[in-house]
Amino acid sequence: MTDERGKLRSDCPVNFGLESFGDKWSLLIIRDMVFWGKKTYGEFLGSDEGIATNILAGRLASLEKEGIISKRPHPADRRKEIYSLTEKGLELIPLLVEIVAWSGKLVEWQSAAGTGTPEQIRQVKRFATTKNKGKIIQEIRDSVAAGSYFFAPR
Amino acid sequence: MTDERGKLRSDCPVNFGLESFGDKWSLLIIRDMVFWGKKTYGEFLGSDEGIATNILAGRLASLEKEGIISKRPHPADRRKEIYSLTEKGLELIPLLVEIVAWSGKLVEWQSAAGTGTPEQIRQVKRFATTKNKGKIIQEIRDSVAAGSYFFAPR
DNA sequence: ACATATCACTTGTACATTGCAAGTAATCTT
DNA sequence: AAGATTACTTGCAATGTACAAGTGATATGT
Repeated sequence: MTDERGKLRSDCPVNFGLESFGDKWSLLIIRDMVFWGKKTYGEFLGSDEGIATNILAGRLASLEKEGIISKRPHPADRRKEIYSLTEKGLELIPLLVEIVAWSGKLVEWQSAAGTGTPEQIRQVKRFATTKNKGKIIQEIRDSVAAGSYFFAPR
Repeated sequence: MTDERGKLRSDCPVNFGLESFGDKWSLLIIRDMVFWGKKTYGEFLGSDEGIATNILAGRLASLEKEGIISKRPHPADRRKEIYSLTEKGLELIPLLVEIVAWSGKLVEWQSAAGTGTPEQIRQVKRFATTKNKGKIIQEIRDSVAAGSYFFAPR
């Protein structure tokens, strides 16, 4: 999966993207970094979807190999690594916004979305209805650069 | 995979989207419908990536169950089914455009993209550099509505 | 009309990936 | 120094994917 460079199934740009991040977990890890400001292995493990430890380690390694994320040692705790998005990874933000917007338009999602905070639900609806996604994307980029949680009350 | 409604891993809209179309093949089938005007099982089978017959049948069934595509009998040949995108499926076009744009920006893709026609490569670069994706999305929608091939020389 | 080809699948079986439980080495805390 | 925490790895069972070969319905060619 998300295999070694050099043996692509095809050179279609859609396929190229899917081979980079189109598995069950990669975009959820990126989501955690983008919207929740998560940065360490332990934080990723805590997500609602419950990723297994070996799968998480594998995905982090492959995202790093593809240049979507990078890691560096934690300055204060040498057991930890700090993962962050490269520019290539930050450029996936528009994609995440489109996925959120797509889901946000559907009644199927709306009826399942009981547990979000009001601010989260408000933002999802905003993503789904805005004319100008550029503004949203910039806000998210700023929030990531600040290392903070996107849904923080302003 | 792309499992039965009701047992979502979480109610996050990113996860919701990924559970609907986030497997290895669904978006490639949708790509074939959107950019290449493909409509039948046999046409999907012919794609460069080489999907297996049982996997294709399974994905078509699950996309249909999720309301992303629908099928109707071919009017002239009763062996065939005609698959088409529902409105919910058409709303995935912006997502495809973002994937193409992401890949199109990368030198890794550019160096692998030998086999495309000049028109295809021109469009990928356009997706990657445009300020106004809305215009592109509308053009694609029109091309799908016309049942035609998006990269046709104008 | 009959034989052959085509189409949209299904079935069987090998192979690969995923997921769970448990373990490990390094570092931190007390 | 002892125990806790962190980021992983390992082994194995369950699940999913891929290939090859079929099947039944419809179409085509003679």
